[in-house]
Amino acid sequence: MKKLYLKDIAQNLGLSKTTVSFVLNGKGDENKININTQNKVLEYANKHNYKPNQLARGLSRGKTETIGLIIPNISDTFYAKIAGSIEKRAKEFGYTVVFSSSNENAADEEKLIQSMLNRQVDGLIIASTQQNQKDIELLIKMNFPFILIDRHYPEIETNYVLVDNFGSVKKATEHLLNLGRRKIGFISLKSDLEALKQRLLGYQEALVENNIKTSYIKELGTDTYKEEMKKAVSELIKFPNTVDAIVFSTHYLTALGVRELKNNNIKIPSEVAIVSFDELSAFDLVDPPITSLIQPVNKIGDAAVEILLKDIENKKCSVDKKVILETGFMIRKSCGTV
Amino acid sequence: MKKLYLKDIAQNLGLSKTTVSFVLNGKGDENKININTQNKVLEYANKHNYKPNQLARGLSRGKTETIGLIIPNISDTFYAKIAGSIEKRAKEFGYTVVFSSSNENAADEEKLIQSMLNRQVDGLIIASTQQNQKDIELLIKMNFPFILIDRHYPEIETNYVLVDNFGSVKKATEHLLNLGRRKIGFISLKSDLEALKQRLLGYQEALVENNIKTSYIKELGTDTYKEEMKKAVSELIKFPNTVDAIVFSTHYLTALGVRELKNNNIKIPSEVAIVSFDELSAFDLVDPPITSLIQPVNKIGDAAVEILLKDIENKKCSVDKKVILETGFMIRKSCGTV
DNA sequence: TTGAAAGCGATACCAT
DNA sequence: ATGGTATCGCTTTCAA
Repeated sequence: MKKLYLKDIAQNLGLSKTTVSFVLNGKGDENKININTQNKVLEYANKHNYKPNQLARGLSRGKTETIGLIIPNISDTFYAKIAGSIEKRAKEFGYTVVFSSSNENAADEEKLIQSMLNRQVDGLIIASTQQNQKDIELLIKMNFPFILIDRHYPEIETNYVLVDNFGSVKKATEHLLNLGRRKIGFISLKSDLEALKQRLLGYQEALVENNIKTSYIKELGTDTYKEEMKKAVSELIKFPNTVDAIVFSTHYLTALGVRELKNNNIKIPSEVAIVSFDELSAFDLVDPPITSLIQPVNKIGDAAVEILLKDIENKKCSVDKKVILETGFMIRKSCGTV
Repeated sequence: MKKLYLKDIAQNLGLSKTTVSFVLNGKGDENKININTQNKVLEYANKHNYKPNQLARGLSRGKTETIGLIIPNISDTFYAKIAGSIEKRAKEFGYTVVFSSSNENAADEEKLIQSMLNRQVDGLIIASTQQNQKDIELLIKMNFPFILIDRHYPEIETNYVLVDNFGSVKKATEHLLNLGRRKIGFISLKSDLEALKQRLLGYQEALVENNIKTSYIKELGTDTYKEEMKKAVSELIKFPNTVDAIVFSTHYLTALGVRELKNNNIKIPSEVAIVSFDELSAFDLVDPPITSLIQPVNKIGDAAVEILLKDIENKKCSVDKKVILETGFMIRKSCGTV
């Protein structure tokens, strides 16, 4: 059973490619193709399991029913979950997802955007490095459908789906304050990512509103945070800083930090309470279970796909769809109780 | 700056598409294109940032430099890591990865394989549901390059990259035996997956070799394991079964099981020791840290890509490349000490 | 050295 | 109602 082409169906049925194409694309009635002819074609195609070459189809139609997803790293559980939810939602609409990781590298991201465009994806979902302003602006200029997720460019008007970074960290910090903690540390990354900036601001705002004058902020290098965590933690737990709580700005920082606290025999939460922005699957099993802000991954994916597909449908790139989602707050033992 | 096509370059430079195409594909010398002409073309293309339409290119060449990856679920950390390593390695060879999740559904998987073929991927990497024998056989018959990972079909001769499921669980069980445990339970899924069968066999073999007559096996339903875990654990810890150790066959079963053990106030490892096949990122932080068999995700991805690309290069589907990798064994407190 | 033209496999406009 | 044919953008054979 060799590969069957549209041409073959037409020949074998004594019809033209046009007719067959119409029928197979559900445009039979629209083009007044005889119902018998239609059935004949459908039956034949079905029986021989005909499947159109999507390359040819895409080239001809200028549409591929594919969306490109660019994320920093598919191995990160957060992005993996996002990818999963995007794929699921996209599939419901008959779209395929092509993904690529930028590894937080702006140059890579630029190449990926280009590559996706050359592969004629119909639209892009990007969790950007936030260092490619010109490429994003170019997409807008090209009127190419896309939407940013997780990270956005504050200076450019674009569609995006984010979480309320500021509000959720503020909420988490307030929670610690309400539990009587007064010397709260914040461990994050030295980064220009707006999301991380907002998390820091949320932390600071909570302190200010509660008249806490002293903050304990550690911002680690994005490439060197593994090594720097040791020092950061030890500085935060040593007199005169000795914090009584730490807010971590990402799940992997939390994991590293908790490891380090344990190495230092710090008791959680009695000596230092912990709150994590985002979580890992086993955070509820950790000793003690870690209070975490939970990202609404499914909602992020769903919203992104829905907005993007609407743009694709309208063959344009809108920039006025902005979604900011609330995070969940899973209170566990790591932040102690009153 | 509107979209630039090959035709435009040719026209603007007063050359033919052929010449330009040759040069841009690095076949200038081979086709004896004047070096000046070559430079002119290269320069022009570069300056105007020309990028070929990959759809047209693929259609014309019958090659897309794309590999399809079909996995059960991209949201699962294990597959996410695999995907990451495959993507990384593929990228090094100039290949893009298209991925799709089958959700452990044979019908979905069949559709995905079809869909990938229609999209003209050059080859497939599949972590199969192991319920699509006929589709796999079809690929072989089509001489289409592909390789199985993580799961394989024992009855079909194919390329694959697996881990030593039997040996690693045997090793882990022996470890528990060496620590004096004698009533060791095994919690897995009711499944036809060869990998899971092998893990069970490894467990049983360790018992047999050590003259342990009684095994405690719980196989939960693949769709209902969340609910069934409660019962399984309670049965294993109740007289007269009261096990002193449990081996879990997947990371998520471990997480669930440990939660359940904690709910029942079982002390780990003093009352029940734990070993997990595969791990979650925070297993080292759990109370107690969980001894785990570590899957060599990077090696799996690397091997799969390398073997596949060789087949793609040779335009054929080989079936004699079989790689079985050893798992790591990270001994932590959950299995106790001598 | 270079160019013309025939594909690749579909879609869709314009006839009939 | 159906068919002929140009077209999508590129590769590649063959001729010049």
